[in-house]
Amino acid sequence: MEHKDNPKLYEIRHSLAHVLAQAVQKKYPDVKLGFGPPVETGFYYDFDFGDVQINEKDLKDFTKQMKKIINQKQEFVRSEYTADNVEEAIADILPNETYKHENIRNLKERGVKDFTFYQNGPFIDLCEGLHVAHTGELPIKGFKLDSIAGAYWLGSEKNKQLTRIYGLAFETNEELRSYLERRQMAEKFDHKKLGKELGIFHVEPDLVGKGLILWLPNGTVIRDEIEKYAKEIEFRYGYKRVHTPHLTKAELYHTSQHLPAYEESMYPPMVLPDEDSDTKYYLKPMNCPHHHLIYGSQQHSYRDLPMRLAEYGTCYRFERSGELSGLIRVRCMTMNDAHIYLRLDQFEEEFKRTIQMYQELYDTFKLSEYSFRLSVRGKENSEKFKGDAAMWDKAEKLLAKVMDELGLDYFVGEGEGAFYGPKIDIQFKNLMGREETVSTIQVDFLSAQNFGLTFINEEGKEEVPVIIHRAPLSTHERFISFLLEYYGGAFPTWCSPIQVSIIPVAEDCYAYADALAAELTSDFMRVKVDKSSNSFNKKIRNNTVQKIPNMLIIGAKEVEEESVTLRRYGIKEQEYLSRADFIALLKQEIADRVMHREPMGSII
RNA sequence: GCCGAUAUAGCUCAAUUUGGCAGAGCAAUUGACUUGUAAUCAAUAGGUUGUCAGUUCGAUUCUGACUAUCGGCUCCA
Repeated sequence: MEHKDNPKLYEIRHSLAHVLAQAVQKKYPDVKLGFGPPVETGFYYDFDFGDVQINEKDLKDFTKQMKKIINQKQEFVRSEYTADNVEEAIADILPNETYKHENIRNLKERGVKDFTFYQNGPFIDLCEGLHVAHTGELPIKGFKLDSIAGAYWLGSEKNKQLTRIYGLAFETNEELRSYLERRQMAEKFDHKKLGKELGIFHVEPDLVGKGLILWLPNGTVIRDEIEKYAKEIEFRYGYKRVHTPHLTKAELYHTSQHLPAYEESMYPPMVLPDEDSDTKYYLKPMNCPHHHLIYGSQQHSYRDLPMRLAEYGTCYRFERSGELSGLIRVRCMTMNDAHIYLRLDQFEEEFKRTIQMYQELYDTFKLSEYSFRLSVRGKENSEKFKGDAAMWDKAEKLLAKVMDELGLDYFVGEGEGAFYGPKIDIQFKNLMGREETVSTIQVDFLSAQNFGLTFINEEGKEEVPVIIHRAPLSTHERFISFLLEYYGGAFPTWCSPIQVSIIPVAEDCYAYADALAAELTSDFMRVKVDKSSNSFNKKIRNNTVQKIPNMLIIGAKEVEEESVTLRRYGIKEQEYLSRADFIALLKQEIADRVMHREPMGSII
């Protein structure tokens, strides 16, 4: 969070971080301080507790102490130093705060000239501010220490891991309570919970493995419908479909430079013993190298470009155990992948077409809350990014230019690029507020070189194509996790596992209901007749809880008049229409992929 | 992988504080009821309390290790 967003709240959160640090110091005087900034929902402070282990019981003690400090109305006093005298000052004021010392050195290296300290009560911290006037201004019922987590110093795994204490903080108790309520609500619509309730997916860690999803019949319907839609739209946009194996020899990934760069994200190889040397096979972590070989298998004229190769390709990545999360991060994923091989002068137009296709897809799914991230090289660990600097400059500028021309707002994500080039990532937030990349478009000047890919230009000479990697619908796994949450499990008719549930009022309506079901089935609609011995009310309830988009009530009247009463999920008004009209209506609705309800979006 | 929390029936949760035969609702099964817009009644079944050790006459409860899940860090679609 930044000061300009909401100065008062920023100061409250920032000051609470200092109060937390003071409370922690009171109980553990030897603790060393890291950073303690305000964030989206409150604040955190990083501590080095040495050998002491902190648990949630400590949070209660810290909270009590924080309240005491607030009641003491300690004044925040600012003192200023320059780059010349700050190190002397801190050696005197905070002799043991080694992380603060390191921070000052880093800031000076970056050219920072002015340094400030803030003191309240016995606590003093290097900090640029700003703060409330005194601790009495802090909302004693507006904050709550939330959780403990490990966090690496300066965000690097190579550094020591500090203990981070997260606090929630708002201006009033009402706002805090409302946030907690929203969080509870979000838990209700968590895709893992809905996935279980609606029979979408299942995981069997002991027998299959963690992060390896078993898709149940209902979930598979959703996957298949999305895939069918993707194939239609890609057909219209001129894509050709390909299929590639899940396994490949190690040599492919030497050519592509995945090895050794990407090796730690890959499953270890299968080794086939051979007389001279062993042959190693890897499960593919990406589809691109295979597609490049397909492009390279034939000679191409400049007239053939852009060439668009698409595959819903299944990939395997050995994500570290702590990184796995429901369907959002898995170890086996099926990607809405395609690679576009084109001439540089075609880039702008093709990029625009691609964005246009993304928007068409998002409109269908009614996804509107996302942001574009231009993901570029990072200054740090530059060894991660392959290829020369000139190439990266060119690619990064090209993406920025096209985004500007399209008038699309974006923010820059340093160090977020792929190893072979920069990309536009499309970021969504899940219900719990966690941001994830869903779609991506990447520019790649490197792979065509690595694979020796060419086309013959107007002058009859070989030229190297540019490659766009794109995945608008992400992976089935991640995309469906977002749909589940955004829709609260209630899918539109076209991709709903069961599209129509027929509820006969009495047994003498069964024949009509069965005939209707048979007719719908012959039109490829997914339909069931609820013949359970439940009461009518219970049937309504069961089918509603299962979030079935269309319920048909069939009683004596409907049988007699060859009609149906349509009750749609989440819509109060029922429709009474003829059987023929209903079938026509629903067929059209499915064909057009109509969505009646607005998705929730992120609620935190 | 690291930090913290959690693990009881298919699901949601009790009991364990002080070690002594593990309990409810929903779901399931069976029977009765055939119902006009969100829970009909009754009966039955369902558990090596995540796994493996240790302490103990006795462990679901105490100790330790492991595994998995959740929230973070790092990594990423």
